[in-house]
Amino acid sequence: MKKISETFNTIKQAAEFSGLSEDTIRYYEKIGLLPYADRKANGHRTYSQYQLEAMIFLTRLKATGMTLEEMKHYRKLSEEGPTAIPKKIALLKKQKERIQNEVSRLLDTQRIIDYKIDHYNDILFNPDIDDSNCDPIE
Amino acid sequence: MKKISETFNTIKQAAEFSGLSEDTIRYYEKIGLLPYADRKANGHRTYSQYQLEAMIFLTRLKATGMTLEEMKHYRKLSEEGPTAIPKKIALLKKQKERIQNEVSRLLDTQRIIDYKIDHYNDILFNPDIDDSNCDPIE
DNA sequence: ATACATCTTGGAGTAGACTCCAAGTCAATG
DNA sequence: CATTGACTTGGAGTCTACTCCAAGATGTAT
Repeated sequence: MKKISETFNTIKQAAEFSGLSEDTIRYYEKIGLLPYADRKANGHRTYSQYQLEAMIFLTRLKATGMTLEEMKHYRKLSEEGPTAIPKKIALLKKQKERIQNEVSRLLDTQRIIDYKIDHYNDILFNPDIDDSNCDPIE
Repeated sequence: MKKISETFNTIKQAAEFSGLSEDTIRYYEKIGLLPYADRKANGHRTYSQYQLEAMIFLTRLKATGMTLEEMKHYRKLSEEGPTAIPKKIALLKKQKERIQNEVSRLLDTQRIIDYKIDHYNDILFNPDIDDSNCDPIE
């Protein structure tokens, strides 16, 4: 039932695939955010498809505002095996909530921007309006 | 037609209202992101309601991922007066688009998290599943 | 008058997340 | 066999956005 990918990639390919830079990948390994990568005979890193997906997942978590420390914590739980699954679920739910808040805030801001755009358009097409003191960022 | 607020606030109150720290407010003034604040006779800064709103607007722009430099640029346009309004509209639209992308990405990530939560729940309530190699963040 | 709080200034220090570099290894190509 | 290119390492440097500090001025309460 195991599915282990047989294609192995260089750090360059990993960078291309994940969107991380080679330096960043090495850096993540250095700080323990990515596991120590297997090396070829000559010492070069190799990555399986499976590890590439882990990188993608990391970039996604990061995109939600998770810090590297938090991601490390998550990874640590993964190492604990199945007993840590409830903790991981809790963490994921917390993160989901954070994203929800973030989205709300963004939509909120978008509304404010819309309001401002409208407002500026009013000024442009209706030069009578004098509100030189109404725009809270002059 | 002008509406100028008559209540003036200390930096402490400005911090409370805006959510920025006092240090951050001074810092923003120092780098030219906030205009040089009026001082009382003793040199202490004062802020009108109107300036407080400007701070709130800044925090909102910041929350959308704008850098301080970009916000400075926006403020500079405001100083140019009405002729810069089209530029400001363009900037706001660009930022709105960025927010839209950000929201899409977040919702995307939320879906991935949901998928993962489901997946872990499956494992918890269905211990037969062996996927020790299927979770791309071991 | 003395203590305390609240502010001022310039400048130094910090945290997080990279990003770059020098010196070296190894494999393939001309 | 010399060069080129892709990689390795440890460590230093950079950027952003704060955050903290020391020394000093002023205002208010006891």
